[in-house]
Amino acid sequence: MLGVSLLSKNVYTNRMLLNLLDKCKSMLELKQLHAMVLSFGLSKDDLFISRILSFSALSNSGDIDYSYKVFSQLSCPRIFFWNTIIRGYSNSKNPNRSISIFIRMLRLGVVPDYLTYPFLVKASARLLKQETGESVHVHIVKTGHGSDIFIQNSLIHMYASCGNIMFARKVFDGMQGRNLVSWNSMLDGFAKCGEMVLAQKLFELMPERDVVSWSSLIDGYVKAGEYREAMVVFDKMLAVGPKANEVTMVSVLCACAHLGALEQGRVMHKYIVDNELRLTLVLQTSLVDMYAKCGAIEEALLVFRSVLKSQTDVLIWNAMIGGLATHGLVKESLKLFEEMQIIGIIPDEITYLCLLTACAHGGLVKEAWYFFDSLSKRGMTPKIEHYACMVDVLARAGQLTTAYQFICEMPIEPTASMLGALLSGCINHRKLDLAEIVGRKLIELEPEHDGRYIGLSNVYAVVKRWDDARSMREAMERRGVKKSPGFSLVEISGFLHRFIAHDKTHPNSEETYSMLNFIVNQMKHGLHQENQESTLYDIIIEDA
DNA sequence: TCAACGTGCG
Repeated sequence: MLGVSLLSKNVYTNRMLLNLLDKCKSMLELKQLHAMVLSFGLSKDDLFISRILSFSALSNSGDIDYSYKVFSQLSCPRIFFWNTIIRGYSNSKNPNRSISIFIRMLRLGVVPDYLTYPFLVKASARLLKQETGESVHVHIVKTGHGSDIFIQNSLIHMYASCGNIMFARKVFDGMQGRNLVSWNSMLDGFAKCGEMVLAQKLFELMPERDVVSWSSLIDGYVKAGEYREAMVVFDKMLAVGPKANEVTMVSVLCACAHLGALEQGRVMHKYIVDNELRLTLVLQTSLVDMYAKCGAIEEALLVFRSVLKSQTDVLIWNAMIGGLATHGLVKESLKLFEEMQIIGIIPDEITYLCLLTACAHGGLVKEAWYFFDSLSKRGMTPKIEHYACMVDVLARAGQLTTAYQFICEMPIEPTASMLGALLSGCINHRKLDLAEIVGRKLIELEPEHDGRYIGLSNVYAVVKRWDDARSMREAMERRGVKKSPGFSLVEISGFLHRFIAHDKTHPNSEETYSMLNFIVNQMKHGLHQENQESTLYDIIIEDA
């Protein structure tokens, strides 16, 4: 690049400059080339301006605000330049800038073309603002671009992202010709809105399916909490569909994580390696999360440590810190937090939630207060989850009055699960006067929830107020609250087994129950006298 | 002088 700087301005230097601009890799390089363009008096030459604008607006290592500065100096930018800037902002952190530039464009009397609209629709989709999307839609129809397939496809996506599946469907149904992307956008729309029956139906109706179709369906099941169904679809994809890509694997690993299916998770890891899928940071984070949630902390650490320090971000640190925390590896978790700060990763709200979880598991009340306070000191607002975690810390540590006071002074309404944490703290620490107050509040808050009656009934059982305990159960039945059976999942040799209380349908049911009886007997003999009644009560009536 | 620029899955 420096070799040309002394040459006089001629055809050869122009061509070389263009070549260099095409090969540009970083903003630093671009700025140097831009300086040369200016010094050669080429600042009005579209060929050069378009390359400078495009790189800074669209490249991964670009800088959209720099692009905008260059753009603002143009006296009468051609439509291509407007589109480049709008496109750049639609992919940026501020998609609303696309909209404001669009409005300015209209005020100046510049007419958008068929290429302007997909970026504007995308910006509205990313903003999750249906009103904005709708007014863009009005412009599209007014300017006669309503039947452009690219624009229609992005409209489907926009309406679905904003949660309006009806409008998305209206666009889809009104299309004269549909391509694969149209079907995929509609499919993903149903999946995004949790309409899995419709998604499945559409999937079966599709004239063709690619990796995006399969991934959308799988991710829909994952988002709907139907992890087993997600795995079934994935298996089918391996059998009859296209090869999975890294996007597919992120969803599938998420399903394994929720199922606690370690063996299947390992198979997925092997699939990624065998098929040479790109190990993106997102995918590595999913692997860490899967291993951690399945209890394979060593394997989680192995993946985590394989990530280069230069290519890391806060998400993967959160996954690892949180994984250690939930496994009770509290010291390791906090140590990792120190390490993270040393290499300059800025913690976010989730990091603090993980740290508070660690404190809850380790009984670290002082540290929890410290983390809770630093959250606000770093300019973040504690969310309901942070308050809930703090209540959990205090309740587990037996600081029940403080916990109750904390709840009363919070700027947000307490959730039932928060009071639930306080209630079990009260029961465990025999703070039974408070337990009764909290237990009653919980029933008021969630009269349809079976666990809330059981919770208060457990309180009465501890103080041997058997009549009150029974009356709670009767109140539950009187109000027609159904007890929803809790279940456990256990993975053995790659197979998942589901157990429901009193379930005798499992082939190994007999062995399971004899082992359970053995354990219960052992516990009966091993328990301290003072805790005996309530713990037994909890074993028999599942814990709320 | 002209064209360059567009849609869907984490």
